[in-house]
Amino acid sequence: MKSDHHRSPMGLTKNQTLVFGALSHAEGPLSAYAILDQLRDKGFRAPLQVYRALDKLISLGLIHRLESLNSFVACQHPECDDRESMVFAICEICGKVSELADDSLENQIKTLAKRNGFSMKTCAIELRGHCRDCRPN
Amino acid sequence: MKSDHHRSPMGLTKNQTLVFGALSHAEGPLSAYAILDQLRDKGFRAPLQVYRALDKLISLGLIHRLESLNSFVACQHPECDDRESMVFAICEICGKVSELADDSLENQIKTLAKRNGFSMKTCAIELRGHCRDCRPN
DNA sequence: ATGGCATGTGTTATAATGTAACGCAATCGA
DNA sequence: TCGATTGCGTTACATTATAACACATGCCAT
Ligand SMILES: [Zn+2]
Ligand SMILES: [Zn+2]
Ligand SMILES: [Zn+2]
Ligand SMILES: [Zn+2]
Repeated sequence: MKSDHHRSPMGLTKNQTLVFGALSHAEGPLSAYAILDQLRDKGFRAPLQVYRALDKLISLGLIHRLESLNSFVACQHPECDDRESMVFAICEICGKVSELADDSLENQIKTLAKRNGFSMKTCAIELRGHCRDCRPN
Repeated sequence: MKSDHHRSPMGLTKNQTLVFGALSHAEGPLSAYAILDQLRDKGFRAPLQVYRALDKLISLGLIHRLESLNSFVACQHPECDDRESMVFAICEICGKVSELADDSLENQIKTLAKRNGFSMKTCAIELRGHCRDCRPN
């Protein structure tokens, strides 16, 4: 019995585990091609190997895509698979990203959408500014 | 006196006027290359001619960039040059985009950021879902 | 006026990001 | 056991964005 398409502890396949590991240990967001380069010595050869793993990890809520950076981060919360609204604060100085959460904000946005006849499924919020460590003062 | 680098009514140059016109008359968002193709018979030859005009128009608040679509829309409000938070509702069926506005939402996000030690400069919010015309029912 | 600076332009080439399409293998459920 | 689903590996390609260089115009301070 060959163990379920080679799945490791969390139910991830080998490629998914490697990509998730790269993002989990990274200081900041990584582009797909940065991940590819990191994993070349693990046998990765083509962008699709990365993108397919990324798609799966996103659908599981284990990682998120930063639309304004074309890059990816590991989720910083225990459970994001049920959440509809993500909030990311991107520091324009050091590049670090923090994932914020606020349920009332999520509701307010959904209500704003509804008032405008729009039925919201998901929502991506990306802030730019300065993090605590990079304050001008 | 050669008229200020060939500027038209709004203070835009020829290229900026052409790009703004293409976005203003479009049904939905356009990619930079879609704009380039539309303007080939006006003398456009290279992506940089588009991207440079786009950069300027964005800095003037006349157009916005949709991060999750890698494309651009004309602003649907009279004045967006002072606004810090944009909200776009993107219909996943018909592709139409509406630009929403809510000052209290903007304040709430800024406050959420501040609570987390983040000093927010700008904010991009992009919703996915179904517009009024594309409701399943 | 003139020399420096900022802005806009045109061009070529290249970088960075993302997919299509094919074949194959393993698993799962009926 | 058969068909549907998911994952993998590969090649080639499509899309999005910039670097670098040369030139022109308008502005402004000396
Ligand atoms: Zn998360
Ligand atoms: Zn920082
Ligand atoms: Zn606007
Ligand atoms: Zn629609």
